[in-house]
Amino acid sequence: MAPRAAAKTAESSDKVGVICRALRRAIIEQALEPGAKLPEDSLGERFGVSRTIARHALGQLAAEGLVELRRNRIAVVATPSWQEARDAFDIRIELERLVVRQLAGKLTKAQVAALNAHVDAEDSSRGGSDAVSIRLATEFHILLASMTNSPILVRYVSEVAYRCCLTLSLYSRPHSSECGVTEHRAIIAALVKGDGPKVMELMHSHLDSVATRALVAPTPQRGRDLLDILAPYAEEDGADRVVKLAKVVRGRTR
Amino acid sequence: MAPRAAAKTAESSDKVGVICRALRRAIIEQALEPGAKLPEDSLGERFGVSRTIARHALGQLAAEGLVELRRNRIAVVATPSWQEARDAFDIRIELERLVVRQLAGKLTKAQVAALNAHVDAEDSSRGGSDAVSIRLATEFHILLASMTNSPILVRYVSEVAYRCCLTLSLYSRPHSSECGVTEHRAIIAALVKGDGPKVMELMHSHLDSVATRALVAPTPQRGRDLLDILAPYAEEDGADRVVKLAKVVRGRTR
DNA sequence: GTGCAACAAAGTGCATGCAATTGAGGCGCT
DNA sequence: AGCGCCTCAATTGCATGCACTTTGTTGCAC
Repeated sequence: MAPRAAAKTAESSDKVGVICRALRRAIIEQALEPGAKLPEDSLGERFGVSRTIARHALGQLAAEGLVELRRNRIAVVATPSWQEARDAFDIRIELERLVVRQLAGKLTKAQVAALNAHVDAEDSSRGGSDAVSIRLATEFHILLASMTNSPILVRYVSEVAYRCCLTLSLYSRPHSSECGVTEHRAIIAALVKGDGPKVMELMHSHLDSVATRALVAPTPQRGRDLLDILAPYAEEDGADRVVKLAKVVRGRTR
Repeated sequence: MAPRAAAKTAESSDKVGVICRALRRAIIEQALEPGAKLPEDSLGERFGVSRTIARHALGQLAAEGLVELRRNRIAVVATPSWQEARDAFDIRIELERLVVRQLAGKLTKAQVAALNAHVDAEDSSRGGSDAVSIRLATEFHILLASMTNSPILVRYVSEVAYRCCLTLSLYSRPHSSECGVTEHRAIIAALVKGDGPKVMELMHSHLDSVATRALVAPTPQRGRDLLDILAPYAEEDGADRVVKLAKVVRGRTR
């Protein structure tokens, strides 16, 4: 994979791209938890650029759904609702089914080798931190997508995979061995064999199991997103009452 | 459709959002053809903002794949390759199948009414310009997606639909009645009936027919993208020769 | 007439500055 | 102590300015 299609669509001038990539990694490795503040100045200072650039990067990340931009407020790492998490996984399943459908029986030797190497890396990182293994598992799926040679598909799969990663860090507590490495191997095997329907089914059940294993129940109460929990009560008679409520909650959670 | 989820993820501060929406519309209505230049100054002047904002808007649009950003060069409306167009349609088919799967049998009276109203509007615009009917057809699909209440799905369907619109303006010459209104009506009927598999099949064939009807053959020669046509010849002994060629072509086409 | 090189115009890349808005701490009042 | 208010620091929103890159053009040599 030559670094040819480097910065084609977005991530224009590199500086922005560097910041985007760095933040993405930090987010999916949970170095930045959902809700973490991302002030433009700090970012700029940290990466040696001006606020303008940091701002631009935040804009891109917001377009990808990884950060949330609120007018006149500090940007934060996105905090998707449980429903959004489930939606993201549903979309991801469809997209990745498409990926493996296109790929079944069409992988070159080199591609298979690359995939195996990646899974090996996943295997050998089992002792390491959860963060790294989650990232590697996600990157396996992105690597797969990149083999379709469809930039659009790669972009969508990447985005939605990152989003799922993010939600995993929110809604799954004891996330040991999220993404079964054995399932990855099975997928590779089926791809090589060229059994399209089989590999689509494999991918489907793989992702679905990750989703259902991780996204345990709608979490009726359980700390954190009190604001989101209260959101449904907002609809009835105007927002002001909820704003007040929100203030109270805010004060209590801190 | 209450304007509730106005500017949540991106399109932050409105001014940027306004420009984005305006440009999107201009692009899908083919007021701006693929390859059209989008200088930051002109945009800023036209919309009464500074280059900074125009630039930001271009960044967002680039992230959506509607415009192409090249370092130190004027941004242009994207010119997707034929393959990219086909890829976009493939993705779109999967996403919209998901949409109707989620929607089958779950539409409220009001939603059905809204859909019918929209299709009526499509019908009554048959005499008008192609641009408007193409836009309306696209918006039907987006309207459908928005009824899933899944912001992520809405975003992806919108994006990919816009992209498809863009490619339609590139690769389909005599585009009369692209998106069969009768097919839209059939989809609504099947949705109301709650026949999931049926409506998925309908949507699939609907989009597929649009794609195959529009994306006629890989267009071996046929004007326009001379540079892209020449691209394959570049690989052999370095880029410089092609750069020269490009210059020649450039000079001749103008 | 053709090719080439230097120049001028236009446009982007980025930083900085100023106005506007928000959140928080401090203050007095009850 | 608890509650509300007010002021101020922190932070974003946006425009402008300067440096650098690209592009089109003019002039010169062959």
